[in-house]
Amino acid sequence: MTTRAIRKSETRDRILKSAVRITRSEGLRAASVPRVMHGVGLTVGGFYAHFGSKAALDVEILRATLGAAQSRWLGGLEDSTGLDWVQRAVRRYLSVVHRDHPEGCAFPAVMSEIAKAPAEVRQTFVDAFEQHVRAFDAHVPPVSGITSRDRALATLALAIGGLLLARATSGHPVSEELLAACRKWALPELDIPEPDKRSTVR
Amino acid sequence: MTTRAIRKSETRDRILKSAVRITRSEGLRAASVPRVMHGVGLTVGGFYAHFGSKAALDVEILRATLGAAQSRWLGGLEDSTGLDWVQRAVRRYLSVVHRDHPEGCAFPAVMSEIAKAPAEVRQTFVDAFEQHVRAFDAHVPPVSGITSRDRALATLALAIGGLLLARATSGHPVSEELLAACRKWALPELDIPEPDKRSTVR
DNA sequence: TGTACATCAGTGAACGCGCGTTCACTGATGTAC
DNA sequence: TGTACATCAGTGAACGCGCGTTCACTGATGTAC
Repeated sequence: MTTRAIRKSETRDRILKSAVRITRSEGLRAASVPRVMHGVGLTVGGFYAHFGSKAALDVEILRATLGAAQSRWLGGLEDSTGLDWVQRAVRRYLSVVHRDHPEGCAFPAVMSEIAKAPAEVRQTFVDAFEQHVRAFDAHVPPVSGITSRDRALATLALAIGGLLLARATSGHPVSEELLAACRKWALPELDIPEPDKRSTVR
Repeated sequence: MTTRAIRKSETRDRILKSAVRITRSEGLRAASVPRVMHGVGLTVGGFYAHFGSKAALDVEILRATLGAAQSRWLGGLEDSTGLDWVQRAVRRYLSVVHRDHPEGCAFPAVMSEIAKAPAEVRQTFVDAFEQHVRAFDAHVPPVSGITSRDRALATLALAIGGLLLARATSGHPVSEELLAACRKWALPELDIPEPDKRSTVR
């Protein structure tokens, strides 16, 4: 690879990172070509030396930011397993800090935009979501009548829905209530007093 | 009220209804002034005889579509109470039919748009959400360690998050899985085999 | 090593589009006499 | 009841803005001799 080609691919990388940054907090629509390019100190025209179209960029953005491997949500949880892993992930996700820092996870931001996006964008989203489902499926314990996969799906829906609602109501007391309620509902076994303990305390 | 004033308020009503229709399936942003006015066979300019600005329309849209009283989700459930009420509401909301007919509930559609909206729009959203929380709070049974209000909050987050994810993944098998998993997780008591029954069957 | 040329990453103005908003206007309706 | 005038709901062209995309161009870098 020539020096020029290396530099070009580095620029491409910076453009993609700029796009990812904007998408995480404001969604795909907000990551417009002029804004993305301005974010790396370049002008609009240069964009098309690196990406075929805005739609092609959208696909790469999702691939880069929604993959379970890249997820900050699941990062640093390798030393945990089972319910402990889930608890740490949920606590981190449904926190006031995460609510106030939308640059964290891209799922909530792109949620509404995917349904009407081109097939390729939608497929990329589904793949990334499936990765997360499998990561949760590996740790979440099944409960009576509900498989671990079903619970993984519900936990993700609860986390994303709860965070979106908490952000929409941010500044009102119900926002914090929402976060706490969703954390509890995601992990009912942590709040159910263990029958043995109870009886020994008595 | 003069005949002219009556006719004017009727037109205003038609404009608002057109705006609500678009918002329910595509969000506030999609309900642009030209599209809304075209929806009632009028031209852009006339809009400002009825509403002060697009932001003022947004407030009225939310008031008109998100109030619990107007909710189709909760309509026709008056003859139910308690868990039965919740079950019917959740089944209706987290259904394939509702997934494929986004013109039903406006919450998922406007979810991402509220966080950065003007204060008045956000306040209207919070008020409408609180109405829904109270409606659920009145019916949802508390479970060990979780109040009925907390459960109401979590159920709404689960329903909205689940529907958004189901729509985003629509056309892939995981979409139906999501709906089923969220229905189950919202109503765990319906899937837990009753211990008495079990033992009698044995 | 020095020069002449080719490449091509990035520039910036332009295109048509839809947005929110303004404004001079039109013409049907309501009022005054 | 008939006429003259005032009102005002709605028209449609225009404004500046940001969007995605195109394209003739520039000028630094890489290559050939």
